[in-house]
Amino acid sequence: MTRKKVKFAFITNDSARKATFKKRKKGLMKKVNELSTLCGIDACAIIYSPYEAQPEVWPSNIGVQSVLAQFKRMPEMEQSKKMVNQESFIRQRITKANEQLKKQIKENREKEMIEVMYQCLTGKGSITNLILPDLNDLGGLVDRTMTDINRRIESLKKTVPGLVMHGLEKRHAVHNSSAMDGMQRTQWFTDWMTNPSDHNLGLGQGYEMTPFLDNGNQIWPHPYFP
Amino acid sequence: MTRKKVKFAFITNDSARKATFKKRKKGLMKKVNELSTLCGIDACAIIYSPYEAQPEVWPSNIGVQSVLAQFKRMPEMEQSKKMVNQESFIRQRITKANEQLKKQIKENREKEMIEVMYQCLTGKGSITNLILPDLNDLGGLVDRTMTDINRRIESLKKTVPGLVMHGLEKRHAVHNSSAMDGMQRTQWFTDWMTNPSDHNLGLGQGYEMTPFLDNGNQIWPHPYFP
DNA sequence: GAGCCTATTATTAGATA
DNA sequence: ATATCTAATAATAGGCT
Repeated sequence: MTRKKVKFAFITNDSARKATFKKRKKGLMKKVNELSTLCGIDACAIIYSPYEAQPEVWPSNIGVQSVLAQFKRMPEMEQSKKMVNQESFIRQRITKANEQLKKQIKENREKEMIEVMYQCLTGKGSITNLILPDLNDLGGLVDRTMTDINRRIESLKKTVPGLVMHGLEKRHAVHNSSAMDGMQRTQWFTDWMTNPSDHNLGLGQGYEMTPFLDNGNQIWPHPYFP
Repeated sequence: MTRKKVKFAFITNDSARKATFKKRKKGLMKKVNELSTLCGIDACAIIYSPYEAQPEVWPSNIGVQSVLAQFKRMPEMEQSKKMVNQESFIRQRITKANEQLKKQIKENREKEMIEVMYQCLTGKGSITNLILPDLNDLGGLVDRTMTDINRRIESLKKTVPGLVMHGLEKRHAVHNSSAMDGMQRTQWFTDWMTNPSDHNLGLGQGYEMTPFLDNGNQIWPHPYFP
């Protein structure tokens, strides 16, 4: 059984789309019901589909009417203040995804450098093979490691006053983690790290706002796109 | 860490309620967005809360207005045809739950009887300790087991023509699984099995429609109950 | 197509920072 | 309050009947 994650795009297969619609509509209704009851708030959902002539609403005709009346009563400006539209919604999600990507890259980089450090320490690798950005990041890692070690040494000295440490005197970091080091880092990496969205993930290219089919084809205009 | 399943009732703790509201509102919006995109249908959600002066809507002011216009345009009768209200929604869920309960009881009963059967076969128990309904169900189980065994014997005879089976001739069931047996079963069990809702799970007692707090207290009228 | 199953993925309650 | 983490619950895609 191969159950791949569904692509977030209009489902092209008719029967699959209908099946998904029924399942998800049911799930959605349940969610609205739960939100309303658990948190004691007013909410309604209205769904139009080609499968039913009538719209399907929750929690009830009257409930919806009352919520709608409240909504219509507000001035236009007020109405749109808290509005979440398709674009800002997706934009938010992309921003979030980018932040997570950035974090992940940072973590991966750290792990990579730790690997390199151990390879050097065990004689399986040499820094002579490294390019500048790698040396930079490795330097930062070594600094932090050394700081940790020094902290540990001081802590041990205090905790065990009579402790004698041969060859474990406080070391000095080979690099300084000052602002200058940051400026020396090669441009490409810092660029990418600080602004990955400028490269190829931003909204600017009109990619994310374009509706796609799950078979990868792009359609325009999307039949149901608002 | 003990994470119990949340009771489906108004959350009394203010901060917990607000936290849940924010999380679930976000989740709900995502669901609406997904339903709309995946299935290519029009849907909107409107949420009023004490935390925001403005209602929060999806997918957008205009999107909602257009869906509302469609909805308002229909005659009252048409509007309510596909309406899902609080009562019918919960009623449906209870029916479903009862069906699953019934199935579960049946399964448990089967397992229990299997246990009894093995205890008897291994000499750790005796049918002399059993009451009538147990004997009835055990009889049914033995019948089915014997049928299975006979089927297996026939199958083996066909597959391995020369096979000699000592003491494995086809047996006869000690009970018959005819309609008469069913009628002999004691009344309480069949009653419970066929109509559990008549006993204590139906809507009739006004239990399910009454709003409760998650601390178990009943409140009336519920401040936000429609 | 409607329902059931279940491997997977998604959501989220509660804890913590 | 806000964010993050994770164990646990819930939703559901794809198969099957």
